[in-house]
Amino acid sequence: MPPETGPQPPLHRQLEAEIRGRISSGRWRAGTSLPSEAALSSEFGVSRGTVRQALTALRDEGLLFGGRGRRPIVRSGAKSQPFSTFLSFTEWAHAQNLKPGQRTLEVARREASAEACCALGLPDGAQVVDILRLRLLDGEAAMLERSSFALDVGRLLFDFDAESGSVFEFLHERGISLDRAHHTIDAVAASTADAQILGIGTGAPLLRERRTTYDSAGRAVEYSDDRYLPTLTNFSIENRVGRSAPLVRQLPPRT
Amino acid sequence: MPPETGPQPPLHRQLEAEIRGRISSGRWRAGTSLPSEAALSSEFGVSRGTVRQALTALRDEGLLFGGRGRRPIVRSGAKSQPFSTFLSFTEWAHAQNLKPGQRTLEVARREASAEACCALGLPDGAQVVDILRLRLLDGEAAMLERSSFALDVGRLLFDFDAESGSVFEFLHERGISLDRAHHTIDAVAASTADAQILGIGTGAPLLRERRTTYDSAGRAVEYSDDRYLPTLTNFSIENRVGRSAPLVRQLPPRT
DNA sequence: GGGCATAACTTGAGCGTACAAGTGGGTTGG
DNA sequence: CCAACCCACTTGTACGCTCAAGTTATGCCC
Repeated sequence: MPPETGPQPPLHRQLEAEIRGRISSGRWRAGTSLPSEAALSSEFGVSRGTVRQALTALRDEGLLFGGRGRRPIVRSGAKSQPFSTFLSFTEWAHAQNLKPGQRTLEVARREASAEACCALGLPDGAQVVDILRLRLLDGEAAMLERSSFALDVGRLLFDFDAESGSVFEFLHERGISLDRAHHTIDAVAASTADAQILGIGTGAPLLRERRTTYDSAGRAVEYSDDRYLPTLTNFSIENRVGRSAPLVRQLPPRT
Repeated sequence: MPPETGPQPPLHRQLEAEIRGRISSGRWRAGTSLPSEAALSSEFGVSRGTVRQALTALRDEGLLFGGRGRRPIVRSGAKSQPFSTFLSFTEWAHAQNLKPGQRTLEVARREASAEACCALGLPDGAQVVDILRLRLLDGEAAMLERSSFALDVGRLLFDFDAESGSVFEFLHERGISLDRAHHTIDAVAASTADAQILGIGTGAPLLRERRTTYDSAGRAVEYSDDRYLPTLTNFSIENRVGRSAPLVRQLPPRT
């Protein structure tokens, strides 16, 4: 018996993965048209509505384009990007054929920073578990991660094998299911501490991603301040007119 | 007769706008549940499928959350963000209750830069129309925009009233319909030129958004390098597990 | 009054249909 | 030979239905 496959993902998601695979494997080359929705529907034995759900997701990612009356076309120069930002650094690195690495510099229980308090919805002076990790790509420093976990979740992390696997996977195995996350992206100058750890000059530009992660009940569980070397990582998004894109440009809150 | 309303947007988009309005107007407050899909469906006189399309879009934006069996809940602290990144700087500023401004520093026809050539799919040494604009928010410098337009489109821009309205609107009125755009976000240090125009120090961190815009035929029309003051603007995205988010983390191409 | 099973309600997933709108190819007529 | 036309095909939108899975409220029993 296979090791507990778990529940199958819904059909439209399976189809989405299958199509992604055919594109990245070169079976459906860039610039060429896909079979029509009707053809896909009969090939996979699902309804057109389900096919459309899968195609819509791929269209939103920019892998496919084309309009009414035209068959969907594989976007030229589109290297299939089969993952979401929500995936852990570890998984992401593997998908890019890079060897992820990490050095956990600190795991500490302490009073939450003002930012973390606000993001996690905790009262002033509440305790959290802070983790400071340096992330590597092929042995090179790529990102500095400062996470704060709510106390009940963070407590588990003292048992976390810091050198392997992802925190998300670790928590999932312990029954804590993260459900959604909110990311804010901006740029900051490297602080003296940042610079020392990342091996760059103080004041060098870093790409910052601040993340608040929620569990399925809607409670904020993690707040993280990740600082990327912009030469090694950036973010990318596709959007179409009419379709409102989930990335928004915003003013930082006045402080 | 009203001044040419044009074709109505599809029903599910109208519904989406209506719901957004009710949330931002405070009629449906944060933390409270929305009416059930069935109730909405009968109130608006559309099918549940259409209601679900609208709700899904709002859920993807993070305005709503809640799972199977639970009525959708308005996310607390969610200030309705009724616009996409695709909207012009001008429209975005208005939506934020800020007075947009701009100084057009240069409109020139010249040989395309290597980056623009690559992004627009032009042969080496092809000509483009470059526009350099400083964008202001309430009179303060906020962003520096370096756009390159394909020649046939760019030609029109010499007639563009540089001090008012948006380029997108201008082009739309002339029958050029931009359809989708691809954005790459990273951080850079301000060059000497950047610093001088924006009034900051050389080497200060800037949030960079590089954008390639395509028309409905799939041809790249514009390439732009926008550099934001991170203190005045940042980007934000919401995603949920399972649902693959359209924002991806990626390695910059090796140069 | 408290605890528990159950029923009613709600969302997620999927199928089927119908028609409108746009594309593209083939045919026909000048 | 070319142009205009028409028709088949494809996607976009919208409707309806069914069932499964999860939540919530009800009401019953002890």
